[in-house]
Amino acid sequence: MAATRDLLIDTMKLLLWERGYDATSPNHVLERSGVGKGSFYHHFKSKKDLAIAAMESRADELITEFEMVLNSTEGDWLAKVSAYLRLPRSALKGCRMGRIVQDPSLEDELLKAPLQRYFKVLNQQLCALYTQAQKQGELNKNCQVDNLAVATLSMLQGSFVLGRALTEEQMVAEACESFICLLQSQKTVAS
Amino acid sequence: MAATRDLLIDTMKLLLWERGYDATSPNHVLERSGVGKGSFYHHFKSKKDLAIAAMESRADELITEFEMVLNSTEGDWLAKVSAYLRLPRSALKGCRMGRIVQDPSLEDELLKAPLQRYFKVLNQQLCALYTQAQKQGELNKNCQVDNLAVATLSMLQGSFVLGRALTEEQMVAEACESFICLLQSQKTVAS
DNA sequence: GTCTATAAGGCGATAGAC
DNA sequence: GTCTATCGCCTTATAGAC
Repeated sequence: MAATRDLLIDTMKLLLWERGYDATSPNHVLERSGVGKGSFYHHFKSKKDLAIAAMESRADELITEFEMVLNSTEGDWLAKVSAYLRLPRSALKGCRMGRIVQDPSLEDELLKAPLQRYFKVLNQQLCALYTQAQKQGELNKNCQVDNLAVATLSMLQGSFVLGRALTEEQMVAEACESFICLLQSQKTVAS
Repeated sequence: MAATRDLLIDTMKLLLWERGYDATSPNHVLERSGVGKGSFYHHFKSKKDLAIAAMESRADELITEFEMVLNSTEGDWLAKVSAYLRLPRSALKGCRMGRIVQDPSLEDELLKAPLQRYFKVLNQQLCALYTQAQKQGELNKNCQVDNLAVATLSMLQGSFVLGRALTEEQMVAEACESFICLLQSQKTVAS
């Protein structure tokens, strides 16, 4: 049915990952997808309109991935978080969502909404995980769980920044392993 | 002497911080500085040329700031790192260097060089600090100091990403406090 | 739904006068 | 050193035929 529309969305998702929002033009999307200009503006009223659809789709995809990993990993809170942090990632390609956050156009509330939703959901789920672990006596009582959640997500996002700046594909993995090691020191045994 | 040249560099530093590289046009620099187009291309042969000069200046400035804080802070390694992480920062404005790393043009080696130098220097100094602390028995022997250094810088950079995505000015401070708390658990007492 | 032609405006840069 | 005028190219669309 909506084959062309979906093709445009998928192509935009790819280009947002590769080049961000501001540097991606409708023409880029047309070249990459093979769709014509007339079709583009038939299905979407603007570049921004398509980008929002693409970002919503990407947010859904990444949130699902996140939840799948947390739910399917056997073990305690640390095993779950470690499994998420250890998912294969390319430092040079960057985070499929976080990559575009600095584009000037992202100050637009409509464009920022999917990004905001993505990080909000991940943060809430991490908070929930840490909170429950703390209740069960498996996580140090002195930890502020909400701050620990933002620190976790920040470390992951920032490792993409360093990886790109230093052109080091292994940066994400290295930073994550170190952080997992730090988390380990917060593990406690239920009494 | 080089008043106009310096004015252009300072203006570019400001605009790189506000809008990044790709989204900043020579015209923006001219409007903001009051300098004319003729002067611009007299002092610099291209936008890229000016941007490199601006980024080198910014790198020097931030490296100096970093070293000053580490050297002037009394106490052990944790006190020094904490003092750096607690410097006043605006999550919404972003890191004055890290902010531009995702711009597509930054794949250009010449443009990336100052950014690369900046993170390389900070990383090395942090490594040196952690290494010495470990030798003196003040930091957990199990810590991989080089990974801990990149994790530290990653967490700081990523907190800007989350702060901008969630429009939360306090994000940097929250993530940093949590990370400092994690670092504290790695503190050991010299025997 | 998709095509091609066209538009107004910004981009990075250059030319040549003063 | 600084000014204004101009350039060719790219951008984000819109118009109107098929």
